[in-house]
Amino acid sequence: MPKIVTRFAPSPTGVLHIGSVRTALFNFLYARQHGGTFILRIEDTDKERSKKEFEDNILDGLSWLGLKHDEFFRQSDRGAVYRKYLEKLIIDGTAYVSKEEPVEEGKLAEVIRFKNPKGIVTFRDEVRGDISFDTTELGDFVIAKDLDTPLYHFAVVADDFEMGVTHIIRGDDGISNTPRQILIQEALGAPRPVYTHLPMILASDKSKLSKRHGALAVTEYREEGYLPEAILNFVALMGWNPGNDQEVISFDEMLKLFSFEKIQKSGAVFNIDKLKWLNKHYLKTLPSKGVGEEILARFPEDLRKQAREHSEVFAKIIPIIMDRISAFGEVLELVSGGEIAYFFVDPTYEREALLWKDEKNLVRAREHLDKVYEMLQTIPSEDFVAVRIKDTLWDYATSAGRGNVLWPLRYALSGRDKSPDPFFLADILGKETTLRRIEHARRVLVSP
RNA sequence: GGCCCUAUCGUCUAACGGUUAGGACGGAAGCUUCUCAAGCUUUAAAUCCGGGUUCGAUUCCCGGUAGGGUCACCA
Repeated sequence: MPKIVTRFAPSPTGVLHIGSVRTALFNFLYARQHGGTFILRIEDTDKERSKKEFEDNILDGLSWLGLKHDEFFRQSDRGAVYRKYLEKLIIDGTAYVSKEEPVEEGKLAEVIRFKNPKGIVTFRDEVRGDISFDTTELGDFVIAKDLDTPLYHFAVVADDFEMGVTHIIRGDDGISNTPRQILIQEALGAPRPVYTHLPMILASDKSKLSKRHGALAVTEYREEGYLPEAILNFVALMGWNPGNDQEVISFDEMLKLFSFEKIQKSGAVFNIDKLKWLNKHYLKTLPSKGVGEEILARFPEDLRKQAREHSEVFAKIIPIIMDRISAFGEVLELVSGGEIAYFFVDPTYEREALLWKDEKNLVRAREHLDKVYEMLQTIPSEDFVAVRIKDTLWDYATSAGRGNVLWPLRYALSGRDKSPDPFFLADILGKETTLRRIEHARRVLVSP
């Protein structure tokens, strides 16, 4: 049995996006699964459009995701190979130097064309079955500008042959390209690899995913605080399924379960909500110590300083932050909305905000706060924890009306319509701060 | 336009001739200490249309329709 060789062959004319990630993943998975080789090949034969920064972005993204290649090639380094095969085709008579009438600016007077045998080409695609094309209409297509500047189709075929690629897994926009590549292959005497064309990943309007339509570089997802596990899990589920209802799939499980048979035929719309959901899931599996630094890194400067000063408070609020975000990038939004600042700085608010729903009675609200204050005072500082606080206040709150008691208390502590529950807040704030804030709210209620 | 590919809830998908058409995201409702988040429970929601084949079609065949891909001296 020949060794399995797959390749991911991006052109460095754009960043590594979600669609390419999935292609890379499937190539990687298939190679690993069969003890084969996964090749990364940079297809930069177009010198005009290829950019080093894009190549760097692709390499960066792939390594972040853990899709490590076994071999690396860059087409611009392989001129000799293409020249060798080009010369062979010309000698064989399956390609020829063609004199051209340059009708357009920039067109050459001489190019190398493939001598098209013009017949029906049928190939098997692992997801779609047999596909046939009449190659007549392709004509004698150009395969190189000259011996030293091969074009895409030729370079691909020459490389796949040289590198012993056994399986070509790529996007289904490659389907129409396959017949002409097979023609070149046959002229070269190269074996035909197994073709697997993946359905496209689409934008929400079902158009091809593009920068316009929210296609981000994976490196941007990294910046937004998404986890590699989530990205990989997510892209794997677009156009593939494990054969059961499982949605959360670890890398190891993917390695076990991946197969061409379970690849979908039709395009898949990119669904950011599902990505967020998956990411949130993986976020929860993170060990808590590393998480704190990630969060801190997303804090604005002043808040970061406060958090460092009150490190024990910060440690306690990590879980409430984690419950409220689906990616670390949302931390900034959360805290700049004021969600966190009140843990460190006493809040300010309007008097009316302290009143629960249709409660109009300032005096009664103040009485509730007085009572709460009184009861909390009886708890020793060292026992000032959520369960104890709740036990202390619960019966009173229940008899007086929970909303009437708990809302003003919670508001006094947070200064916000939305926040974690008051027992938890009091616990984190500590006895001293809690009492001070209640006292402050009391004064707000009675002041003119 | 030619050629090629595709078609199940809004979205990702399961059901490889016989299911009350299943799951997930999102939505709605409810529960869980007042609000929020998280969690849990419940719920609405789909086989593109028309012909065949068959005792029986989401599934097989044909035709429409719709969407996508591709037709470079780009990749």
